Amino acid sequence: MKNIIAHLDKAFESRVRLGIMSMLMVNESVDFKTIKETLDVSDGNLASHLAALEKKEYINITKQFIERKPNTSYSLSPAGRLAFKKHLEALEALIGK
Amino acid sequence: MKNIIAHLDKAFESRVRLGIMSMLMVNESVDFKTIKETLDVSDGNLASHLAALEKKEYINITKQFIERKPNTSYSLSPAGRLAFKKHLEALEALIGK
DNA sequence: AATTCAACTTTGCATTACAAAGTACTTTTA
DNA sequence: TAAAAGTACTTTGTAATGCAAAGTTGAATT
Repeated sequence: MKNIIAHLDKAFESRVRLGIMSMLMVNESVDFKTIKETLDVSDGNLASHLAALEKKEYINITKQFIERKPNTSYSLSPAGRLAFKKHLEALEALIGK
Repeated sequence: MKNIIAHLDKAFESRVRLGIMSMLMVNESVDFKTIKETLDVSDGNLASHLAALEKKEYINITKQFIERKPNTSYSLSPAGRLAFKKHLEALEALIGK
């Protein structure tokens, strides 16, 4: 039993980022407002977590207008999906044994 | 899909505390040195994480001498075991759906 | 022209994580 | 018996993080 937490990704330590990634795992894309309301966080806080995930290139951002209102939606990048899968596997390895 | 991260326990957000709790879930008791080496953290850092878990009354501490050396070992309190179980259930709910 | 809305960015503060150094107690070694 | 070593801390200091609140931007509505 050595180095059992080394494979946990620091990017997914926070509850908010865990929530974002989970939403994006099961939805092709989710918009800012939906994430904000689902996780019940302030918009500034959410923006900073999204920025952190974007910086790591774990998510893609699409800005457009829907019904003449700005709408920003997010989706997982392949790297993000992989990283999150690895993180979940590390979590399982940690607690399932 | 509402408030999906509300049931995650803040006490278990950090990798180190997640590691500590996991070790204690599968071992009746684990001593300081073993935790330190398994998680590869500095002793000061580990001590502070353990203190945080102790403050929440999630773990019990037993100090004794083994082979004439000081030995501090840790075990889960019932509350700690319950809280961690709830946390894991919340995690599963988050990612398994 | 003023207001509203979405999605930020900035600011500022409080908390946290961490390493490194220092401490206390005991045992071992010289 | 004095010095060194080992365990488990505690203290100190710093850098990173989390967060709310307020400010910003650009387009749409009134």
